[in-house]
Amino acid sequence: MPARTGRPPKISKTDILTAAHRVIHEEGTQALTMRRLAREVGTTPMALYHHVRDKDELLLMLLDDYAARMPSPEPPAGAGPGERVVAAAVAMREGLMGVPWIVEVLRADDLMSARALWYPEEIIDAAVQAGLTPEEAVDAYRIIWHYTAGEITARSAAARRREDDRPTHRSQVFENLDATRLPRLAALGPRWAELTSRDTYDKGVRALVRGLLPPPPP
Amino acid sequence: MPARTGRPPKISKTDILTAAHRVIHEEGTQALTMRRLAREVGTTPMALYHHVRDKDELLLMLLDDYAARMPSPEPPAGAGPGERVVAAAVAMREGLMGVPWIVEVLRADDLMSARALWYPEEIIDAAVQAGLTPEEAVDAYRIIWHYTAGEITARSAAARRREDDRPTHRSQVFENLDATRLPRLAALGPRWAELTSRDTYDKGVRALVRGLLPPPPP
DNA sequence: GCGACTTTCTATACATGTATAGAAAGTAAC
DNA sequence: GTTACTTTCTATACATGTATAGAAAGTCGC
Repeated sequence: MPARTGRPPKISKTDILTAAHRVIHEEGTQALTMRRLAREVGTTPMALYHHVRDKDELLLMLLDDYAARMPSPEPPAGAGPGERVVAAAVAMREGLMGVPWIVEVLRADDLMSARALWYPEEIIDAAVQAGLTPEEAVDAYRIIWHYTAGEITARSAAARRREDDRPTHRSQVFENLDATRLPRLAALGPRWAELTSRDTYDKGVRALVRGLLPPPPP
Repeated sequence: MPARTGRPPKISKTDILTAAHRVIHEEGTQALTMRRLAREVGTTPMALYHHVRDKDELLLMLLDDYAARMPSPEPPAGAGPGERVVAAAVAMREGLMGVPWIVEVLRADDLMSARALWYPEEIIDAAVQAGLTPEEAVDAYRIIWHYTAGEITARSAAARRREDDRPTHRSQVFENLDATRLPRLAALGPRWAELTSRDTYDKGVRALVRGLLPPPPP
């Protein structure tokens, strides 16, 4: 490995990531701006862009670090493939929910970070074990992933909406329901808010597993 | 209705929405900035903020207009409840995919616009018809919605990634796969890109319907 | 040591969403 | 009319991500 040419770097990708972690940990995710980060590592904002393509990629790398610490629990002993898929999906979602800025990243890529590949691996493996072809297993994983990403996004949007208590556009909609054209929704009416605040993630994954995997032998 | 007090408005919400539609139609979604919009209706940017809380709300209202034109196809004649759910979900997704800036809005709310309420109504009604309680039917709708939102987001992220052909972070990940810890993924290897470009939305909805609704009578 | 080349860093600039302060233009009370 | 009040609009300012141009600081061939 010969010495590199060019002006020697003052900062490294690692410096940036370390500082980013520190800022987020101490002051929360909204404090993480490129300018702030630059100050933190003692350089100018644009210097960061030689180590990182853009802020999205930075967040992706941060996610990677977080993912390395995400648990990869053993599947419950003696569980069938279906239960393994459910367990992996639930763990994956739980891990991601702990990352506060996850929503910005979910838009950026449809597969997770390198160090979280344990989850797809486990899901795909269990699906194959259940009798799917590898191709079908990949489909199954992607479907579960889309569901998971959508659920997390919606959940965090709902949380933000609760913070600033804007009259939620939605409540207005539900005031003026035309009971003739939309009888079901009108009947639900005021209960909608309560009903849609329930956590139905598990229910959804289980439904997907039931619908995607062949039924287990009796 | 007495005359209103205060300085009389120069512009109306309708003016704004009309101009916004025109800009998007003629120059695409990235041309729609608050400054541009202000120029278009002949006022200053900040004046818009008296008619619209922020850009997100503006997009939400735009979506509402689009949604009014989204088709609400008759369910296939003689179809069971399951088929009705699938048909509605597919139509909903198709309608939303036609809205180019849909991704910005999907983060903002977890129920769709007022004039697209036909879709949840149809899905919930079919689910009740299939034998679910109203509460379960709402759960089912929300689960389908999360899946749909996640799928659309991922799809549009993938499309953007193809435009600028950045080496996708993902491809790098798949180069350095540890075949011992991640045998399934390693085996898939180069086929991953091809496999994950397939459209599996239908498959997913059908699986959800199978998993959520009671089996139809034979 | 010197010029070419490469990599990293700095300075400056721009577009964007939006906060804030206050001016403008009307109605209502007297 | 004058004053108070309300609504809408204008001017200005700021933080943010990032583009662009070029300066700085090294290595390499000679």
